[in-house]
Amino acid sequence: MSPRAKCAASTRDTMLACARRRFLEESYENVGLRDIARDVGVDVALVGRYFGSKENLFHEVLRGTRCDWLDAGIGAEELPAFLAAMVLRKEEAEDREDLDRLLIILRSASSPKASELVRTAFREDVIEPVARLLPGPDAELRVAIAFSIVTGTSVMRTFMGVEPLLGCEERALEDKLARLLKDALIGDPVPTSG
Amino acid sequence: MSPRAKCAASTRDTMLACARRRFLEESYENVGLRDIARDVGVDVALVGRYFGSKENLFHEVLRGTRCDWLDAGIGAEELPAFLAAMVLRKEEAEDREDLDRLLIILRSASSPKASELVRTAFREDVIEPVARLLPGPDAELRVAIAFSIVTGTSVMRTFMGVEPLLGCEERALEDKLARLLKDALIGDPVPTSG
DNA sequence: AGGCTATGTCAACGGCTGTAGACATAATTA
DNA sequence: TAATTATGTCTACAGCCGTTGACATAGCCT
Repeated sequence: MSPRAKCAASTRDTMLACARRRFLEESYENVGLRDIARDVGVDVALVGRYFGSKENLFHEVLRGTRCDWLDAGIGAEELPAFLAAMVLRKEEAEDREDLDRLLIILRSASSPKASELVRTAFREDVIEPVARLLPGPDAELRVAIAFSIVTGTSVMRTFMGVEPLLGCEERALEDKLARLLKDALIGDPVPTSG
Repeated sequence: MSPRAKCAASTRDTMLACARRRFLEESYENVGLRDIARDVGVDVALVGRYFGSKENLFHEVLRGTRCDWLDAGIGAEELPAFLAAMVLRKEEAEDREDLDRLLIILRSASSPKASELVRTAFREDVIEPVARLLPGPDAELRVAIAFSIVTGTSVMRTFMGVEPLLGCEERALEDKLARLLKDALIGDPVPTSG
């Protein structure tokens, strides 16, 4: 409790924060432990010692902040607009954490060492909690389709920098996304238009 | 013209094919030149010699097969159903090439060395040709939104292995995707529901 | 003060990567 | 047959990576 000149828990938290920022901008392989250590101002060996392995550090980053879909008290009705706003979040948005975790997951989706972790994180932290907000037996399928839209738009904007999605009128894009998400989440699962 | 016992152009093509298959399943960094060389049954130095650098090999893989959106004679009306079918392609589909190129692009979207290449490839090979099939001034924006759906669904299915998207009734998913894509491509850009 | 523990640094290892140059062999050509 | 070119192999080099063990220093406790 009495704070040492340098508190281990504090630097460990700093490591987690810096690692989080790195994993948000680069994929698992492209983030080096030396990069994180340099951000913290510390030797590489220390991060290795505190977290055992890079894989475990990534695991703790993923599990660090829990999702608060349910804490926010979102209902099925508000979900489309909420997700659309999350995708187009301005900086300093209060739901930054949720999109950040999704982006971290997506960044390392193709990393063999991390693929197992990101898959379960996505399922347990995103699909299942959100599906619990929806009625119906195929809630998970509809949520998966909705998050395909969220994921795709985020990838296009953040990773690929597709210009028409970045430079367009944000309000129009947000409305369009909300409409698509509403159709994905609430619309009939099978059109049967014939 | 007279074929040597071992034709250089032939092995070069084999290298391209093997590289293509590798880049389809792993990201840029996770594909080693030695992996490709082993697939071909050849030494690493040879692929280095034929293609100069790994980055150039990746470039040639991306530019290898041109997209044939226009050759297929797809019209704006058929585009939603066509894209939905492409996402859910069965093996041996004839439009395998187009989805493959998209998946290669997405695999390496977060690879610093390849990000520049994949961005321009996505813009020039996907967004722009498809946008040319659509009327209206904001065609590129609508195409970008539509390909957010295509991209997201492909990432969910191929990279993340999200189960409800893989094990569900394919016909229902295809119809739902087609409906979403139609709304994204042809629906009003701005709802203005008030 | 003296011992002890927490906190962190330093040096190095083995492994893998892309790349480059020297070398070997087979096929063509003069 | 002799020379030359095409095709491919072998060796090796820096560089980065995650990981490990030995060492240093500062703070706490008795």
